[in-house]
Amino acid sequence: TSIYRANKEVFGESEPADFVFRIIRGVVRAYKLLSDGRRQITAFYFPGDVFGLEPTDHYSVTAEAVVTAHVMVCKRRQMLSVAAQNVGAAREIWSFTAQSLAHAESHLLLLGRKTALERIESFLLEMNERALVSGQLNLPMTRRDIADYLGLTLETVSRALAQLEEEGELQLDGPRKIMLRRSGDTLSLA
Amino acid sequence: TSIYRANKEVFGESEPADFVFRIIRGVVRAYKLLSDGRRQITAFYFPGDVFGLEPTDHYSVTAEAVVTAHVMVCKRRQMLSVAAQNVGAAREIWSFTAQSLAHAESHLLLLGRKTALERIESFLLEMNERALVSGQLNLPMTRRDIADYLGLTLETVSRALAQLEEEGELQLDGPRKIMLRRSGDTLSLA
DNA sequence: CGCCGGATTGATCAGTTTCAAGGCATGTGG
DNA sequence: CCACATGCCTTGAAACTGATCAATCCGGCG
Repeated sequence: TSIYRANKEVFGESEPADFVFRIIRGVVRAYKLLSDGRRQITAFYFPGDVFGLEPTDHYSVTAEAVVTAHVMVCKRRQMLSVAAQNVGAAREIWSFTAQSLAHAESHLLLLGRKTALERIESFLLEMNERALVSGQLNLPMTRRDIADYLGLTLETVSRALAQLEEEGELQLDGPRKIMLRRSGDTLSLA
Repeated sequence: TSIYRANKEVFGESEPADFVFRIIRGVVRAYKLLSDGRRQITAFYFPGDVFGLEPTDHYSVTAEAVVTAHVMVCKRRQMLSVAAQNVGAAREIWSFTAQSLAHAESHLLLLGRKTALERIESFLLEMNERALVSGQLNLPMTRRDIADYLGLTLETVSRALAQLEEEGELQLDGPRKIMLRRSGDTLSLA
């Protein structure tokens, strides 16, 4: 296990995929870039999550710590040899990739078809499952990270949160702490 | 192997995932819906492509034929039992899922960060690899399908194609046949 | 204290959507 | 054989959502 401070790169897109990672503590983001710097975050990883798992020889995204992250590191070759002998392990590896795929597919729907407000609502519900600390949503990432995850600008994110607060859907306690009011009611998933 | 006529459903989202499919001829689309009917197509499948491969018990998307499609069908349980005994097969199954994931990640970047014109360009390059018939791009899907794949409206798709034609990037020969002029030049990937 | 990154808020701008009309091909029934 | 309906596509004009540009605020820290 190794430690990455905030904004330190864990691995870069198209680097040789020699290791697989599992989060112990902290949060990691994975993203892709366009040549002019536009960024799309494909996922945030929380404690327990596995990332960097590739059947090909190169990573398909860049991974960076959002906040100080403790990460379990495993040699890819070692993991593959275990999988070659253990059917259950092989199946588990496949499942991790399939979970990532399922998440990506839902996110395609969000990016392709939801409005700014709907994106924020979906995001809050997702984070509510993962970053809940003593009944309060504790966001580890900046507005820019949220924006790059949701395909918006940081201003739009800020405004949407302000609007939801005004409507009484949530309460902001500083920019990083949020209390949701009626999770799953008006904040509809679909 | 079985045959599906245009617009016939192969399987529905959240149905039990009892079968795995491989395209022999024709084209299939996979998509997700919002409750109000907004649709996001996650992928088009062409001859040789595998779809409906899930480690969970239910499909995560709906699949429909775009045009008459000949499809090889395989019982999921049978495939799993082969994979349980054959390491190579298990690895191949994992690879299919990982390929879908890689495609989805690229598409997240497209939906989250590219302009309408860039989306169309990326789409044409993608189709140029897959639907090329005698040096000419042969689109099997409607403008609405393209729009729902790219997170746009069909009008925007139509206008973007018209603009690219005006700029001499391509030549339309009816709405479904396209000749690209300088693939990979101005039509930049990144 | 003053700086700096992050966040909020306001005003304007622009790309895309929406609404609407018309064209073109195909197919069907009189 | 032609009239007409239908589905798909194109094109135009107006409306709107979210982006851009800009100013200010806030909290932590050197």
